[in-house]
Amino acid sequence: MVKPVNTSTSQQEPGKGPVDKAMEVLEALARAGGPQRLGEIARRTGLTKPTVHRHLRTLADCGFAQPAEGGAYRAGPRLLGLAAAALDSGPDLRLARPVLNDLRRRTGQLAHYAVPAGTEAVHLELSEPAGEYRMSISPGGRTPLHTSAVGLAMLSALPVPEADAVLAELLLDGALPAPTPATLTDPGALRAELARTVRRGYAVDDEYDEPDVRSVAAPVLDAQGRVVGAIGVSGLTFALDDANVAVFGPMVRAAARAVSTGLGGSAAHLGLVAGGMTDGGRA
Amino acid sequence: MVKPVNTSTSQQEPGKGPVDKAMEVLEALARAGGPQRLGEIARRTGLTKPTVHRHLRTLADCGFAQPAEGGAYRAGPRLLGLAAAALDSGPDLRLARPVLNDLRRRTGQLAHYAVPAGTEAVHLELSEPAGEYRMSISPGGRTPLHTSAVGLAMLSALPVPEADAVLAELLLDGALPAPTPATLTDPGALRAELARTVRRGYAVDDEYDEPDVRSVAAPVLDAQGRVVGAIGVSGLTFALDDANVAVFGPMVRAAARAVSTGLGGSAAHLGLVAGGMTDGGRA
DNA sequence: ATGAACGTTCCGGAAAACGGAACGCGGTGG
DNA sequence: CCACCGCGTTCCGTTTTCCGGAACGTTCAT
Repeated sequence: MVKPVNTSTSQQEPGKGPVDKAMEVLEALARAGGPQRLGEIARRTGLTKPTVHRHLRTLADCGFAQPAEGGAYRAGPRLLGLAAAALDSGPDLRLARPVLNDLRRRTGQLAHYAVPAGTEAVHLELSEPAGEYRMSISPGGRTPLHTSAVGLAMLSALPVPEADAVLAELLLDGALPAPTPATLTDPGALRAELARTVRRGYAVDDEYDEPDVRSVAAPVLDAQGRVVGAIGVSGLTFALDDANVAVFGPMVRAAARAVSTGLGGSAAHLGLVAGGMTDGGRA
Repeated sequence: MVKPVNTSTSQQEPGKGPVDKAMEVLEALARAGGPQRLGEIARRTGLTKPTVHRHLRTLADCGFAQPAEGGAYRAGPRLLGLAAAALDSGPDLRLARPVLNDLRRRTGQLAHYAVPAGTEAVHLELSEPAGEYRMSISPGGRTPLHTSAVGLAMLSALPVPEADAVLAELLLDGALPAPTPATLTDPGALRAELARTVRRGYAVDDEYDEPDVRSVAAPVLDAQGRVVGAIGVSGLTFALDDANVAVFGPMVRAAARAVSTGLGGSAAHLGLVAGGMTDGGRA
C-alpha cells in the first residue's frame, strides 16, 4: 500500500485527448470560411497528417464534416445543426440579437456581442451596417481580452481576484500581445483603463486591436452579477470620433443593461457595475 | 493485384468512437435549451453515467461545456465560438439571412432555412414574426425529409437515384414516421407529391408535420446544381389558406433562386429545377 | 525526367475509453 | 429512526482506440 499510483496525477494539461484534437480539427474547419484541404488543417492545428486524416474521416462518418470537391472538407450538416442549437441554447443571445440590430440602426456602425473564453473574447453575433468595409472581426473570431472594447468591458466587470488571475495568465506568454502600436501593454496602464471603464460604465478601444478601428462596449451580467458577455459597437476612427464615442458609449451601456435585465439581473448589480455612478460598493 | 482490399470495410457503424459519444453529449447539452443535469444527459443519449461524466468533464476542461449551478452543465464559450464560426462558414447562410428577413416581412409568417442531413432536414436559421405563437420548429431542430415543406423541397431537387436511396433509408425503420394524420406515408403518394413539387417549383406541407401548421418551401442549389438547403415559410393553417399558398409559393421560389444565384448557380439548373415553367428538361 | 507536396495506408507501442461495481450523499417515506 | 431510492462520483481490469513515424501511390510543377 505504498501508493505508487501515477506520480504525475496533478498535471493533466499536456497530453490532450482525442476529443480535444477532433474539436481542433472541427474548429479549423469551421473557421476557414470555405472548404479546407487536409494539409492546411494539419498546419493550422499543429497535428500530424495521419491524425488529422483519421479524425477528419471519423467526423465525416458522423456528419460533422463532409467531403467537398478536390479532396477538401467542409463543415457538415450535423455541425451546423449543433451550432444552431448551441447559439439558441442561452437566453443571452436571443435577447441580444434585436438589441444589436437596434444599435446598428441607430449608430450606423457594426454592433456585436461577445462572450468570455479564458483570456479571450469570442465574437458570436454581428449586426453589420450596409457599408462594405471589412474588419478583422468575424463570427467565432477571438481577440485577447485586453485588446478589444468588449474584452475590456468584460474584464472591468470581473471580480478583482478573477481579473487579476486573467491578467496573470495573459502575462504568462511573455509580454501582453500587441496587435497595434496603440495596444495597452503595461499592466499598470491597463488597470488604470479598467478603472476608468468602471467609472464611466463603458469601455473604449482606441485602435488597440486593429488600426483605424475604434470601439465602445459594455458588459452584460446575469442574475447573479457574473459576466456573461459584452455588447460593442465598432467603426472606423473617422466615424467614431470623440464626440460619437461620448454618444455611443451610453447607448451600448443602455443596450447591455437591457439584455442584463432581460436575463433577470437585479438593478443592484447593474447600478454598481455597469451604471458607474454610485461610488459605493465593491470593497 | 487481385484487389484483396479489406473484406470488412463496409461496416464501421456498430462501434462508435469516443468523439462521436462526446458529440452526442454536446448535442444533448446544446439542444436542451437551458442547463442540464448529468443523469438527464445519460438518459437522452443512452450512454452510461460514468461515460457521460467523463466526457462532460473532458469537454468542460477544454471549454466546450461549463458547470452551472446545481451540478448542472451548460454549453461552454468555446462551443459558442465554434458554433458562430460554423454558421458563418458557408456562403449559403450569409446569403439566406437577409432573404429570410425580407420573406418574413412580406408574408408576416415564420421564414426559415434548412439543410439536408441524412434523412432529415436541419433547421438552421429562423426569422420569426412579431406574433407570439410557438411552433415545434426551433434552431438546430430536425424533421424527417418527408414531413416538412423544406424536406420535400430538398427531396424534389435530388437526383432520382439519390432520392430513391433516401426514401429507402427512411423506409428501413419500419413505416414512414407520421407525426400527424395528414403525413404522407405511402411511397407512391409521396412520389406523386414530389412530382407536383417539381412541376410547380415549390413544396407544400399541409399539416404533415404539425397540426394546424402549413408551409411552403423551395430548394437552394449550388453552382453544380446540388441541393444545399431550402427556404420555407410556415404559418397557422388559417393564415396560410390556399390563396396565400399560391402567393407565398412563388415568393419562396424566388427567394431560393436568389440565394442559389448568389452561390454561383447558373440559370440552367435553376430554370429546370426551381423555375418550373419551362416544360423542357428532365425527360 | 526529376522533385516536391499531397493524401493515404500500415504498424507496434502507448494511452485512452469503457462500464460494472461500489461509495458517499441528500431526500423521501415507511 | 432507519431503510430506500436516485444522484453524482470514483475505482478498476479489460478492451478498444489513438498515436505518429515511416513508407507508398499519385499528381502536379519544375
